[in-house]
Amino acid sequence: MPAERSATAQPTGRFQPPDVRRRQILDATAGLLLDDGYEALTVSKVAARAGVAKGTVYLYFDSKQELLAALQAEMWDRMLQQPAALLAQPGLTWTERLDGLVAAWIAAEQDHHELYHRLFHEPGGAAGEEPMTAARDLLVTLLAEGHRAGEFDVPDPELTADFLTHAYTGPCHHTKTGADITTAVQALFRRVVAAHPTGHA
Amino acid sequence: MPAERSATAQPTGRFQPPDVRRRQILDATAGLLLDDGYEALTVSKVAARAGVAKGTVYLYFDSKQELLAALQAEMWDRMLQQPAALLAQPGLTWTERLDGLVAAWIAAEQDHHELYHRLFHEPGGAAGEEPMTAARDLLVTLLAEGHRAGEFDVPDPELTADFLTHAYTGPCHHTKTGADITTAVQALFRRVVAAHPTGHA
Amino acid sequence: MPAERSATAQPTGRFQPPDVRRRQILDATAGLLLDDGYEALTVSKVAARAGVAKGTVYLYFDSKQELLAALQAEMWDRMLQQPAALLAQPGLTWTERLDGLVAAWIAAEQDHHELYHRLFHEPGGAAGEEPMTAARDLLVTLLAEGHRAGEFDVPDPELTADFLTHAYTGPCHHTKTGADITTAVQALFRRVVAAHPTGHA
Amino acid sequence: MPAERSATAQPTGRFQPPDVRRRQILDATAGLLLDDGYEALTVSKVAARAGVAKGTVYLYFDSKQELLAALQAEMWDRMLQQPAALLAQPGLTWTERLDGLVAAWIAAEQDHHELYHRLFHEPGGAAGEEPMTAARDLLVTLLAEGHRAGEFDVPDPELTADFLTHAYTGPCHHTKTGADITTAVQALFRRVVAAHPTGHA
DNA sequence: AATGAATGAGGCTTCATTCAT
DNA sequence: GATGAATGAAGCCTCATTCAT
Repeated sequence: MPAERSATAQPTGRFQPPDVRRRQILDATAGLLLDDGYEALTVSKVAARAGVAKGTVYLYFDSKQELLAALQAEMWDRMLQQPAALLAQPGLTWTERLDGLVAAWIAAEQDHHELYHRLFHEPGGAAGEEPMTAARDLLVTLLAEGHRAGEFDVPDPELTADFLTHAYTGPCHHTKTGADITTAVQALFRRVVAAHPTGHA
Repeated sequence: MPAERSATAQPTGRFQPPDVRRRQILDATAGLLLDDGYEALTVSKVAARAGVAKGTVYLYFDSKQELLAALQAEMWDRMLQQPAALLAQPGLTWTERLDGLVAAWIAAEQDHHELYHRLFHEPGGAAGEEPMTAARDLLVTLLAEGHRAGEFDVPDPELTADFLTHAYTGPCHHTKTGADITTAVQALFRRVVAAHPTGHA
Repeated sequence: MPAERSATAQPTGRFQPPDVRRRQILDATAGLLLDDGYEALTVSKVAARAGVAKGTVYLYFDSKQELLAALQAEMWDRMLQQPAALLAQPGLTWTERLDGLVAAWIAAEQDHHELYHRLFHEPGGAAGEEPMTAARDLLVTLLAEGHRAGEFDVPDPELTADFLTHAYTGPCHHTKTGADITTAVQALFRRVVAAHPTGHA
Repeated sequence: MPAERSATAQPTGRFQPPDVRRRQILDATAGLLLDDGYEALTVSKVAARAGVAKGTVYLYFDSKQELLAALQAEMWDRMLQQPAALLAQPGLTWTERLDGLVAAWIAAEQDHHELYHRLFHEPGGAAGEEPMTAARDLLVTLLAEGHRAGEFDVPDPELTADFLTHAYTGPCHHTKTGADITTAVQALFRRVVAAHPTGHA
């Protein structure tokens, strides 16, 4: 058996700098996850798809779990970077910041679509919860600040953040064309936090 | 190991009526899922916890997958029965119906807490998606009807249902005391569907 | 004898005289062997096909092996009875006796066709050899007597019997229509034992 | 490590060239088949006898069935090679060719004695029949050609081949000492095909 | 006599991980 | 650094057999 490189044939260099190798392995893992799902994932397949020997995988990751944890960490990083910048950026209304966060999350979700979903499996027990908490905390801050500024009406930022954090994933999963979900979801978010559902008069 | 009967000490009788045995096995499975998670679930453990021999499990379920599917089906049944009744019940405002559905879902969720979450794993491929769709469809109907009645303002019932279906699980997971989440989540749901973001006058 | 009513359907009397029950179980076993082969044979299936409970099988046979041994014994009995009679019957040439034996064996074989073949498995180690030896001994006697009478030329009756005992099964297996194999095989047998390979003189 | 290396102590090296490992496993299988029979054969025992871990067996054979199929294929190869050469070899009488074939088959049989018999079991359904057919076809050709050449008198080569193919195994099984069976069986074969046992006149 | 739920040893197979080269 | 043959624990499932009813 020569190797099972099918789709996405990796840049085959006999020796690669560590970064590249690591990337290849992570990409192979992500690809497999997307193609076949979590339960079907084996280290053998990862190695084959990455174009390396099985043992090599263990040169870069201590275990299968660590490999998955690393992939998960990467994903959350991507989901947190841009939104965190938005918070710090001055001169924006809180609503604009919220819209930006929604847009970023949906973009990340759409990029990795199923991958994110598949990683929701328990790749090491509670390990998976940690980065998600970071995302939630970001939103908690956003909501609390917006509330304090009088722009939002969010009596319980924590609960609301939990609510919204899960909410937006729903529409993401049920869409094929990455249409204009973003706008629609942003609208829903605004409804949830709106200061005066009421006009005034 | 003497046997691992821990929680819910099973009625120890050598022979049990089929219903009871089936229940014992399902309960054992649910308990294990809650305690140790999906990946750690083995038929051996299920048998031990149910107080039966391994082979007995296969007398009631054709395979591990069917066992999980049965558990899942039961869960979804519980989540759909009461809400479906609400829809049919006359003399209620749509908001009351929505509140009822939220209450029912949260109750179900709280009852089974993680179990629901754990079962979200792929216990038999896409089979698990089917009943979730049923839940969503129920909500879609509710939203669409409420909208047509002028009581809600939900331009896109499908998307909104997806949004809400996922949203309410967030607060559920992050709460230890089953406090008054229900009220809070109901309020959030109302905000999302509210006919007049505008007040009254 | 009703024998093989395929699915279920044995003469369903709730209580049957022991002989009948025994017959039902043996017939069910034979039928299953014919339909699905030796490896697929389970006591459960036997019971189901015989229309009795699993435990009942063990009332009539001490073990699966004994059940198979009994079936085998029956088969050999059928193959030995008529030929043994031929030997004793006076006023026949040895060639006629040989022809009769061939005809009887082929008939038995054709009746049970695969069954015989399937039972060739090791249903209890060397247990299966015993009755076959009886068949061989019969032929040995026939050949030796015919030789002594000058009608045959069989220097080594034992070896020749072994030879012929296996030989006739070949044509049996490779025939669909129970055509006139008998005549052809009888001719081959005669060639093997013929007193004067030489014609007449 | 208990290990059950008994007969034919395998070359103990942690790493072995693939050919050697494969051989070890096949030999272990053959040995076990001879010692304990088909039903008692387990992959565990094969591994133990071959001096490898259970998993290693699956590195060389995809399943137990494939392992047995491989062993069977090897056996038939050995039984067909030399006889096939005889057919092609010029300058031989057909009787000489027939004698050669008998000798080769008996030799193969004697080498592997029971192994051949044991493999006759259904190790993979009808797959096992295929190579046996090849042996038969070889003989059919031999008989037909000899008949056409006027050296044999074989009205029905197919039936006769079936007859002889099974016949020779009889004497093989019932002999401990590999005495001079060959000569005796060759003589029997000749009787069966003899053109004119007769002179004529 | 008959039942069939229950048992549990044991079979086949997978796969994360190691380690000698 | 890389390799991949080898390992062996552990999982799922089958089925001959038992025994309380």
